[in-house]
Amino acid sequence: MATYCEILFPLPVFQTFLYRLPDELAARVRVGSRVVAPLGSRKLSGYVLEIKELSQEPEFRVKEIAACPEDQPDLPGIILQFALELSARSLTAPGLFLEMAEPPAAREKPRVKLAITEKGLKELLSGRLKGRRGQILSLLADRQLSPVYIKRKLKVREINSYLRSLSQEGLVEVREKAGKKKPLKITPAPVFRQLALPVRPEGLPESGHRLLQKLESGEGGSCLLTGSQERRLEFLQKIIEYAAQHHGFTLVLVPEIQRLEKWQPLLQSLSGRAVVWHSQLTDSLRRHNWNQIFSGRARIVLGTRSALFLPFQPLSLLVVDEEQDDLYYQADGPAFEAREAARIRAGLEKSLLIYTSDCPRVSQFYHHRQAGSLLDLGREEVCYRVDYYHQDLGRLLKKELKEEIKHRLEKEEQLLFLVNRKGYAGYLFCSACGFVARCEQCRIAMSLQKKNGELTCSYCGHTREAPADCPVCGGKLRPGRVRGSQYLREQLQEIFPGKKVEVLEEGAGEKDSEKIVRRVKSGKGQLVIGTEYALRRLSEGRFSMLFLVNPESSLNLPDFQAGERTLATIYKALEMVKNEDSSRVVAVTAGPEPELVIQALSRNYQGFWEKEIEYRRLLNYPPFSCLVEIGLDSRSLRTSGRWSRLLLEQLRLDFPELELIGPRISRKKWRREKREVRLMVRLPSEEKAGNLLASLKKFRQHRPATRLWVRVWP
DNA sequence: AGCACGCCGACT
DNA sequence: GTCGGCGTGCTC
Repeated sequence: MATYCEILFPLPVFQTFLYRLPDELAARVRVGSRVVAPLGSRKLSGYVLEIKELSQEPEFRVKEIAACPEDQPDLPGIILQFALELSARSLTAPGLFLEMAEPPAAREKPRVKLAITEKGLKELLSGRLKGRRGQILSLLADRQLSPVYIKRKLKVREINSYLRSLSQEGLVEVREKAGKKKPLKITPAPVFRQLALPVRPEGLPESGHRLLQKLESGEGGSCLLTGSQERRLEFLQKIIEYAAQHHGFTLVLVPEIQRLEKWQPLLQSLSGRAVVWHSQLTDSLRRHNWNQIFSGRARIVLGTRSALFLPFQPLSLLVVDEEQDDLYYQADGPAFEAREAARIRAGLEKSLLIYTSDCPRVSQFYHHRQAGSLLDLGREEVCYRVDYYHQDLGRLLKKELKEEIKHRLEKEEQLLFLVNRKGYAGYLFCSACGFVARCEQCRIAMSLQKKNGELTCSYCGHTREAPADCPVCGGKLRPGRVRGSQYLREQLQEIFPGKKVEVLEEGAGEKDSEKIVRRVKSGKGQLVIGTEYALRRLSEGRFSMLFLVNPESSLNLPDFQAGERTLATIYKALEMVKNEDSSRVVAVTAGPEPELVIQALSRNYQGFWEKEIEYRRLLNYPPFSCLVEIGLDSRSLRTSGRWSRLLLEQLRLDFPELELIGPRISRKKWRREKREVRLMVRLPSEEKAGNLLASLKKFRQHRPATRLWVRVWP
């Protein structure tokens, strides 16, 4: 009989590794402990998943755990379970999730610098070294460099093998610049005691009291909170302050760092007891906040999706704010859906889970309505006026609205023009036969760039030269009436000379964008053109006039979520408007405005939802079916193509009723790797998605080199 | 992931 | 010959 441990390493592999636990470590090592163990030729730290006795040695050679550094508390069992469950749902290796749960100190890697030795210098001067090894040495001739710099400079994939051989021969020296590694203060887990009878907050509606009862019962459960932003914030603040009195931890998730701004009042009113957590924290603040949380001094954490992995316990309240925001899906790095992860973590700890949004996803609304867990706080009437125009944008600005805009500019007011096209015109068409230039892949109209006469697909990013004549009838091609940011800028500059027109859109570079944002904040930028990207960067309630330029055009995207996405964009744009009588919203559409645009502008979510749910029922989209997107990528397109065919074969065998939709085109333009194949699959229900995941896991067993990911739309 | 190993084309 | 690039498979 000997004691063994199953270890999970932070690697993109799905297996655990078995090690013998030496007697001298037996007293210290527990499930969740961080241990160091030999793996191949390396020594890696991993986490203990299981400790067990085995009466006989396994068939493979088992190594021994090397050490158990006492530099961090054990990961709680719930975090281990969380990582495993999330891995099963996302097909991301569980160890990568555990890595996200590590305390700051474990993640700060020592900085390594390389220096040339005397011997290396001699060797370099002798001129005997050629190729990569010579290049590396001559780079190091006059200064010390980091391995990453050399790797980028020389564009090699695997730098370590060269460095190892060079350092073995004594030609270079590896100097570890040990950071000032202050060990983390490890404090015992906080105890939550009820000191006095909890005081219920005042002015809470009946539904709020029911939520508090749920919180007190400790049985968990979830709900969807809708209504205006102000009302939701006020409501949540009361619930959170109440929870902080005597319950465990509260975690409030926001979709992006920028969105923490509106929670500042809560942070201030709970000063010291609430901290923020996201990827942009400085090392020292990260350490400070971690210590605050783990000593129990701070019990409220406001953060982005990475905060879900903080290993504090018990989590009694979990809020997912702005649940409609797609940034909750993490596509790069370990891929996972944070809204689903929130459900998993809340389920494991029986915490109360509150999703909140002004314009929730259609499926989410449906599920909570069915479950009776919908909580609508309503909204105040808005003061501003909304008008619709159907004429040409240029004409509109030059004639009808010129005087009004001029007047507003004189009063130093700020105006925002929201466009959803970056180029000059939204499309190129033939006035004779009605032909429209479309993207071959996505089948949607491509927008025209005036500068270089190129057509760009705003959906997949594909670019090609614009044809001069109509390929169907040979007639002249003309720019269409859906206008882009280039066109608008030209017009505004012409009509209001001497006024600077700011354009805030993706792809301008972070420095320039930052400058524009600052100018707008200072009140200097008065005429602002922006795409959806601008809505994430600008702060709310600044503008006295908002132009929605062709908000209807995104409805044509080949995407079942086009409706709810368009609605969410308009809702967000409306938050930019100053809520005053003199404010005005202008919607400019190419034809008569679609019903959805009217519903969005009057914030008639109910009306939108009823229409949309009918449409989804008819076309059998979620929530009436479950869509699963499967991505496959590897280093070459040929291999991912071959594997995708193999995968499809297996899926057809396992699921005869399976319906293939697509292939779907990648919407993410920043997703550089083109060697990815995507499949979209329809299943009758979410339960079936579980079986599909099992089948995908089976597939991955014999193809571990491919990156496989899934995204489920219930 | 990182590392070893083996295959293959290019170049002293 | 042998150097370096790249694909493949393994790590208890």
